Amino acid sequence: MNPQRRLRLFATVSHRLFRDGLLFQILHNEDIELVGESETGVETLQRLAAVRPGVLLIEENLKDNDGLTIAENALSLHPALSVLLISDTPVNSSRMAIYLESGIKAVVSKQQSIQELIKTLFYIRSGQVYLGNWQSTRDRADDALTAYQALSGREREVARLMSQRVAVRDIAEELGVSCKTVHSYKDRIFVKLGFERLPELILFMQRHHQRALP
Amino acid sequence: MNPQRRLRLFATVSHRLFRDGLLFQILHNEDIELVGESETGVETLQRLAAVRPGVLLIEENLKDNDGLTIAENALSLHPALSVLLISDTPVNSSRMAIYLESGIKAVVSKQQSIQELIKTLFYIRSGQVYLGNWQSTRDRADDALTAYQALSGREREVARLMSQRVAVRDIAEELGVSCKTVHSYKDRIFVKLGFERLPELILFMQRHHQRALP
DNA sequence: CTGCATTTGTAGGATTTTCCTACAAAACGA
DNA sequence: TCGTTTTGTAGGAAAATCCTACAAATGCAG
Repeated sequence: MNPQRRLRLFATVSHRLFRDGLLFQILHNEDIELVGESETGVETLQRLAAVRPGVLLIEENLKDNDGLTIAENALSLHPALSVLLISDTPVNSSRMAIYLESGIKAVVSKQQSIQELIKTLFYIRSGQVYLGNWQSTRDRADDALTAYQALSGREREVARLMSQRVAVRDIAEELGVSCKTVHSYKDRIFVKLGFERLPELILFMQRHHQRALP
Repeated sequence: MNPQRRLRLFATVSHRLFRDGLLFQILHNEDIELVGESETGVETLQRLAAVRPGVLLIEENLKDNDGLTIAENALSLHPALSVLLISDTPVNSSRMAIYLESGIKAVVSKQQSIQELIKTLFYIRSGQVYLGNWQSTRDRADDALTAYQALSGREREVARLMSQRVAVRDIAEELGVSCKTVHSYKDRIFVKLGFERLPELILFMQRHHQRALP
């Protein structure tokens, strides 16, 4: 991606604690440039013109306003803006129709993963509408299970040890292979699961483990 | 920290999107072990006995229940548990008194930073009560400004370039110093600001810049 | 059931990053 | 003005990341 094509993001999320968590993850992505953030609808509208984002990520329920209303206002001023709305609950198709009507490009619910959110940001960045991933929580759990099953024996072993924060050199010793090999497993695991950093794997393994027990 | 002293964390946060964001950050910390998570109060109470966390991180407003009530229940069953409540709004001293009354060890608001939350987790992990950081948002903005001013000229330059994702070797070239030197600046910047990863710096610089303009 | 394609186990090399240490010159504080 | 910090600079060791490679095992299609 050349620098011109960097996704210019503006994020409107009420609570700093959560906004930071989201942004820290999002900003690991080199192709995303944060051009502004805000906690309220009014401030968002005020600042859009100055920073000219390509994508607006906005929570549905803001302290001062309805995110949808703000999005509509923003769109009337900046028609080229792609808006991704974060809704409190999963969307059904009739709600979705209303959203699309207002010019919103996609919706993610607060029950989805950050990875899905980021994927969606990219889908809509060039103005495409994105109606993806309305699967139920159950389906997503199955996805995770499937992903786990895609790991080979050795990979699972390494994933398990890594998620317990065993150091690479100790894993290598434990399995009787070289550190290089362990790194190779690590790379493959991360590619297969679409992860980039250890905490993602830890959380994944924790969840998988939890589901595997009962 | 020896493994025995790892902070065993259980996290109850309603929305996966935000829970993941928080946990990804929290789990960068080697001394924290996630032993369980949940979205609801009832499930939390059900699972505590099995996983025996040392610290319970719980949102005040859950879908099914009041986090405070759940915390009280949890504490009556597991008196050694340290509870950190995430409140929607900043706490004042009278609210704080009520919380302490129920045996909660600390409260953070959703306007605070993740770093403050993590610091608080450690403060309370051995059963200490923690009544810190009730500063207003304004004060915290000042903190950030002060932190920025603590950077030396060279450090600011490097911080600026890094936050624009300029590669270390290009920064080195730009400043006419060796990569090693740039790494040294990076290290110092991160130590001074208490950061661990680039996204934190990017967000910090973005905010600083924003504040610096008007 | 057999031959081609993919996955798995294994690891090396190049480059970068991290972590720690060092040290002289400048700035600061008492 | 003299000792203490801070700043600018960088080196070494160890680890991580990003590629590439390749033989053996597995799996699938005809």
